[in-house]
Amino acid sequence: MSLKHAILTLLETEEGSGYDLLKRFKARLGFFWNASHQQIYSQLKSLHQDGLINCTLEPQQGKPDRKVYHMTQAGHDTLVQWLENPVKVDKVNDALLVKMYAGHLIDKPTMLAELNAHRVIHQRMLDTFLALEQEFLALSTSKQKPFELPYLTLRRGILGEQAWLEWSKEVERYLLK
Amino acid sequence: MSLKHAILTLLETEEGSGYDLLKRFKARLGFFWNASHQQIYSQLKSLHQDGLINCTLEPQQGKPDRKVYHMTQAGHDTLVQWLENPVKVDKVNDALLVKMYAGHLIDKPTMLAELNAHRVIHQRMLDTFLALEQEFLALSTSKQKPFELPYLTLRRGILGEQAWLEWSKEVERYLLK
DNA sequence: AAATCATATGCAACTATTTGCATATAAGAC
DNA sequence: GTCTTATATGCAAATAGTTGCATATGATTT
Repeated sequence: MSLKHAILTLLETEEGSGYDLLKRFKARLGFFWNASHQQIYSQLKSLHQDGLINCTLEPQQGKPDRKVYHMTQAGHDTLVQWLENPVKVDKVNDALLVKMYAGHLIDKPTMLAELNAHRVIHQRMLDTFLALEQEFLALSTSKQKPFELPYLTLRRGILGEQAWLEWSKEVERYLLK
Repeated sequence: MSLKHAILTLLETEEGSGYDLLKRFKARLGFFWNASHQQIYSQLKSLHQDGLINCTLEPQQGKPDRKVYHMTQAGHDTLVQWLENPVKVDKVNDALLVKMYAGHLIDKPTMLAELNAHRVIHQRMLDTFLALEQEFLALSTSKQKPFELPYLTLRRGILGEQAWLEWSKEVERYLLK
């Protein structure tokens, strides 16, 4: 499983509560790993039970206590071990393509409408990524250093979305033909 | 769920056994939907229970009976209804990118080795797709017609793999720097 | 005043997928 | 002769992820 390892990765550099991690997930890993708050909370519980993370309670007034998690040595070791062993190639299960494959069963306008809905989402993601890229590129070379690896993952997002949008243009050309 | 709909799509044009569907899956939907034989058999069972497909037994000698499934009207209706309603944008959960994000914890040669292992797989997939594309393009325009939609899904595979490989070159340039 | 959003956590039920096991034959490779 | 591949099916257990529900407060928006 990688959700646990993704959480350990985020906790490696900075401790945090489930809610913190949820936000960090969206901001930092959101374009190549998706996790709901339910999943994050339940995985934190399981990581805690396995002794890979610690937990301290921070009482707050008016709100539920914050449970702040931090890495243990065992957690660190587990993460490094995972990093050193190969992972599988990402599996694709794309329902839109199943639909396109069966597209002869529906009319073109319906297909086009759905394609456009997806395009809006992909375009929005690309715009977000390009904005983040500009932020990175605006930094001085020395300030870029610590963000070079995250930047490479961002590049994956950019190239991936650009390829998707290019493909959608091809499809549109065909559907409008 | 879309595995059921993917199976219905394949049965829509041609009846088949679980084993047939497994092979068709790999050959036709394999680059945008992955399913194990266990999953296919259990989904066929469930589709049958729901009355979306029928089943006839074909006795064979020396081998287990083939269970040949075919579409029912209810199955067809369910498929069309699914096609007419929007699906969600494909979710990405890519462990390699989690790893790259945490790459400061391992050495570059380890990272490079894994990247190369992935590249071999992606390159092989691209080669397969390009060969399939050549087969399609070699057909006369009239013979291409019935395969135009599957061809578009193939194009998604090609553009996606090319983008992946392009990205991997960027990463390599960084890691060798 | 009411509605929504952000903070903060979690359970329960369901659906989806993976991993390991299990069986049985025939054909072809080494 | 043994090993692998292809044919043909499936169960069981575990892990992964989704959907719906539940609670409670403070701040901002309409």
